Amino acid sequence: MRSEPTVLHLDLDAFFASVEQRDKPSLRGKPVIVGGIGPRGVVSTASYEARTFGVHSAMSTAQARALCPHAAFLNGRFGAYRATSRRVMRVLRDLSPIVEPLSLDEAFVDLTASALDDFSPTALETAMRDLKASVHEASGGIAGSAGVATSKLIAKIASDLDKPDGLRIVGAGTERDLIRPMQVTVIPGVGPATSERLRRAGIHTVADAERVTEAELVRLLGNAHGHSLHKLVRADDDRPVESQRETKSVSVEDTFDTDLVDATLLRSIVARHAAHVCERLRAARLSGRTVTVKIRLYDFTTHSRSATLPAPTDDARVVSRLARQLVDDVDTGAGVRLLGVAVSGLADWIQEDLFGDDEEPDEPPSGPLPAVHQRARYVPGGDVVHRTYGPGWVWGAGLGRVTVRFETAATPPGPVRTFGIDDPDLEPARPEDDDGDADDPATVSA
DNA sequence: TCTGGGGTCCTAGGACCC
DNA sequence: TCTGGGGTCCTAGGACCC
Repeated sequence: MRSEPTVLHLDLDAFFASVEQRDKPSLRGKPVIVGGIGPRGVVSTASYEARTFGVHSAMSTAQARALCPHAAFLNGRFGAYRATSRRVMRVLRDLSPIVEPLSLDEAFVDLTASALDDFSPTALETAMRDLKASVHEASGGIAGSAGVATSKLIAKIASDLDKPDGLRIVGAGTERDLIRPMQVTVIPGVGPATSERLRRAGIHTVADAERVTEAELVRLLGNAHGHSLHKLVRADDDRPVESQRETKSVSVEDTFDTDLVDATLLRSIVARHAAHVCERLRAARLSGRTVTVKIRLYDFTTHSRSATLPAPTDDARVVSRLARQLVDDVDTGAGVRLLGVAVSGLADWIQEDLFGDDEEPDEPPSGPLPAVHQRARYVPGGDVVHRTYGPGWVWGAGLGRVTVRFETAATPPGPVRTFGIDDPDLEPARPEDDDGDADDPATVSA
């Protein structure tokens, strides 16, 4: 750990839900739940208004509906989240070149590489208030919580303490007193399985864990985890902020509304996933050697099968063919709940094709997927534009109709109108400066 | 009220090699 | 005759994070 608080952790508050409230004025101050809308969906983010009702991330959407039936349930608009995230990360990079994003809504910043040279509490407080104001402005009004401390561990814990719109600076030397009374689960990496093992050993708090020898922690949790926990509960953390982290794998997976048994359909979905993964590999100028399929069966048992090619590829035909063989290795007769395709063992170069590319169209491209497995034209929360009414968002869709609310971040709450699903005056819209790939590969729930 | 999607890292066993 | 030891790669599964 450092001798001064020079590590910043910034976490945008209820990020996905906040972006929705920014762009949908009628939802400001109301419970908003972003996540899977289908029968097997889970909550990605709940707005603070929804959290009041006990709704939280990772809860099934069905349970969230039971707790908060009047909330707005929206599919994610990842294009909008990515665009907003990029603007926030730019603000952080203006502060310091060493920024390590952890996800769209979180990043570490190494302040020793910034223009700041006074790390006293008052100086930091001023600098962080300025930063939060810049983030708020760049993001179109989204609040973030900041933690500043002598290590990543403590900065991350600190950013959580005053949420939302929080700011916490933890002075050098006070770290251990801060975390000692907390539950061990505050330590990142201590999840349900680990905390259960610790609990059975009588370890509940950080202070409890501090009293256990390193050898005992290793015995309980294994080598890597034991050693690291022994250090972390002492606030002993030297991990550097790393701005250049390489992608290790690219994957696409999909949970179906109902279990799939049709082998032909499974093969088509494997092909589609393979194509999607390869598209993303090419966009990132990557290729990979190892193809992995993930299969979750009807009973939630999950299997993976992988195989490694002699050379990296980004060719959908190659990935697709191999992925199909791997799927054939698993007995899927009783029903498949989830199917995924991943490529790992990535290289930032592509093997020259020694034999030219113009042979073997391979297997015939699989036909169009049944309607239930195609991407819906209109999903709740999605952006649309109408020829005469202008931009709006999908309030609800079904039974051949779409209901749209016409409002944007820059308008007051707007009116609601309903259209036929094939109305030629209405079409889906792409938000702002998104250059990423399509939003959630959601399936229609018939 | 049954449990998402995109990732990362770790473990353990076997193959293979020197 | 009684079987080394270590390193690396690959595979399957699991824990965890947001």
